[in-house]
Amino acid sequence: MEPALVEELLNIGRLKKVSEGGMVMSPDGSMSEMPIVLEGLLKVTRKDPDGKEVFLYFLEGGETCAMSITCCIEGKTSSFIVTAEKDSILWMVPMTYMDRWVAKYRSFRKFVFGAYQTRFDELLTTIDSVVFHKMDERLYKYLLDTKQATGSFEIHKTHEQIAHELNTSRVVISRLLKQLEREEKIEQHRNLIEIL
Amino acid sequence: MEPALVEELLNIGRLKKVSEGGMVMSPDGSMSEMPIVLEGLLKVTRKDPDGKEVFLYFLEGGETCAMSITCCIEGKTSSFIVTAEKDSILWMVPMTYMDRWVAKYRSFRKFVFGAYQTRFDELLTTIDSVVFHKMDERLYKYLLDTKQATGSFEIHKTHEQIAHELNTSRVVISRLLKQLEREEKIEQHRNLIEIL
DNA sequence: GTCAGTTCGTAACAAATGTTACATACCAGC
DNA sequence: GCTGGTATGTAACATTTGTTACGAACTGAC
Repeated sequence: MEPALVEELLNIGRLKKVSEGGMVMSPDGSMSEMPIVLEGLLKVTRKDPDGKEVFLYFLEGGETCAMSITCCIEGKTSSFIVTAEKDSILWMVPMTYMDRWVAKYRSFRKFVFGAYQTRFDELLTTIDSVVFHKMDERLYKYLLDTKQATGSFEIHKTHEQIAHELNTSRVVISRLLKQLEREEKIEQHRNLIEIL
Repeated sequence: MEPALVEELLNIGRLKKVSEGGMVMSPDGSMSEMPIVLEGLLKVTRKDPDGKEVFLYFLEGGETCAMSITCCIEGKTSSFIVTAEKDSILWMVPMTYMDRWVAKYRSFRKFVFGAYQTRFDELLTTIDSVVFHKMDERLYKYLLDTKQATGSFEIHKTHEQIAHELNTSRVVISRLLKQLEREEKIEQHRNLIEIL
């Protein structure tokens, strides 16, 4: 990035810490800042009017939430939720500078368009997963994604939580996890799934 | 739009006509131009390695394909297809000017970010449709979307074609269309569905 | 230790969707 | 008219997913 851009970013943004489980962006509250992930892990989820949810993707260090950009620009409140999957440190940049910086800095354009590209791809992958694959494959992909994002082979979640993120029921997840265990792709313990 | 931008657009772009059913963007061929729809209707579809498809959304007059932008910038070939749903007239703009114009023209930034916003919303709506709703509702939404985009109450498609766009089988669509007919939401004729 | 709350396993059943098979209707060309 | 190809209707069945119900195993507070 251009040194001038870095300086502006540092001068104008502010640090924000979110602890695990904390809300970064709620469905109704319109954001006026764009979050850049410095450390930790955020989770982006789609929410339905009657409380149902689907996991969309993770935001890792160095990434930003493309949706919050468009969301802020338009002033609309799209129905999705960003929460902290791990304790995270964010750099919050007021949206009012967006247009200015996009015009001024080539590297900022690259950053923003890159974010869009990545998010588009993730959404398309999500659609693939939901439309073309059955629940067992969707579940396994979810486990692998989580492993990838957290960098750990251990996933500390209950069947109920996973069911919620995939918009299905606990019983279904238990059934399929048992199957994955029989196929020796995972091992199960209480509140913990281990990827093999 | 700024007059200077309009002039550049007119000088640098070229006209392209596509007739109904024609391919605008194929999954492998990497695009070097960004298509702006002047007249007609384009259809954007996601394609799976083994030939399965899902309808994503339509592009109407004045709109552009956000995905082709990011796709070109990165030089990647995302797997989606753009075809002409009706005879269409496009204005093709070389991607090499993108960065320059985004930096230079405020209204171009608005245009591009607006395109992203709209497409993001459409993809999210698609995800909602697929994850939260059953096939009957998905089908009805598809019919209404098509009516909206074409501006006509008559949809000239076979059950087979619709099944393909929703990634299901002809028999399922026939079943559900019959149901919609009983509910007096549509009327059916050969190769033609009429929305009531 | 007991107890309440949570998590997980499993069975039995219901509903939605996918598959196969075949009959019927329609249309275009001859 | 007849004929072959296409589009639709419908039944019977398989598979996948969702639901309800209940028991067993674990956990933490007391």
